[in-house]
Amino acid sequence: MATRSGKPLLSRDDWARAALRAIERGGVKGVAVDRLAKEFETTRGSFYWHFHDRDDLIAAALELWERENTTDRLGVVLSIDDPLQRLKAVVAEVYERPVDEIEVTLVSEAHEPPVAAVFARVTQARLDVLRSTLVEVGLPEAEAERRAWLAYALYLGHHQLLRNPDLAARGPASMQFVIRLLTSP
Amino acid sequence: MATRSGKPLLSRDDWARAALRAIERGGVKGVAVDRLAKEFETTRGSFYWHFHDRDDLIAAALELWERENTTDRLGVVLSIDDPLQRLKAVVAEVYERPVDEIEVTLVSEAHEPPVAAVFARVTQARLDVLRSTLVEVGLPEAEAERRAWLAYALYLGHHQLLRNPDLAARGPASMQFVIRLLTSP
DNA sequence: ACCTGAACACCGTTCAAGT
DNA sequence: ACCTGAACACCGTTCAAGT
Repeated sequence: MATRSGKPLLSRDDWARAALRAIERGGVKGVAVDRLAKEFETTRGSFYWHFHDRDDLIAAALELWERENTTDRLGVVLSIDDPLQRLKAVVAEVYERPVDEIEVTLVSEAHEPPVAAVFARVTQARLDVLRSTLVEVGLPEAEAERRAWLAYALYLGHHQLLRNPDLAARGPASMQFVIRLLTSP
Repeated sequence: MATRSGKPLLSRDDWARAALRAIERGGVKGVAVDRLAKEFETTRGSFYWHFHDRDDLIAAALELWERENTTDRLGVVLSIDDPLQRLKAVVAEVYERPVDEIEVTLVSEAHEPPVAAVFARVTQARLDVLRSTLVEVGLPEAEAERRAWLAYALYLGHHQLLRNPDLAARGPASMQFVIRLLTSP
């Protein structure tokens, strides 16, 4: 019953994983249904049995990353008991971790329609971790929320500046400064 | 000698202005040589007499904006004598000004190759204004540079968060807080 | 259930040929 | 100097037809 003589049938997941690799290499704009179909030695038409359109594919790819990546990473950080240590770990993640290519896409192409939803969910989760940690450190709820937003905006802008070679030379702001900013009364 | 019977000859500038309007409406990805040619009732081929390629067109469009916009705006701010007042004016520009569509493109598509150069120049100019103002306010040079970077990263991230409807609800950080952050000893 | 093949529209780029 | 027209490649999307 397989029409792909000799080749295995393709699932939605196969396409999504191939798209995720394409995003890794060239961002969202590097995802071309046509090229993926050629790689699979199949037709573009067959793609449209599995997905409604290209945006659908990109969303599926990023959700794959979201499931396998974000939740796990946050879990590790959350397992730290002392809230101040946890806060330092969060900030260190941002300033020291070698940068994940998908993360870069998520930040720098966050405005692309198929990326926006995943970006929002990941960001909400991270803001929540920041806020609750700041509350444990001793800040009132409202102030914690405000500083979490501040810290996350800082993270986003920091990485955007660093991505531009002409600007990277002027940065970055030191990590200690950010910690002080977050925890000062 | 005009081959465009009845129609005026097109200049590089005509194309660049049309492209700038297209960016205003739909960002960099909204610029299509094909569509512009149709609007001008000419052929795509004629476009390539004026420009090397599409990126060339986009760069020209943004440079138009850069000349007519950035330098002027910075000039107004720089004319304020008192450095603390000037600093407040700069921050107010960011947090209160109705958002210019081209500015949004500059920030959210800063990583697109034809945008990167303009983004870098505009950012350098703004960082310089911030730093020199902070020095006048009384900070040492190195600390001023660090805080200028911090403030600008904050600006970029702030706007990126605000652009996402799901996230806009949680912000924004108050302007007073940022001023305090910049000027505290 | 899953795929093929052909069609259509849209777009970037090149280039010989026109005026 | 500036433009036309045709060609080519690449891509997204649809859909009737196949197995």
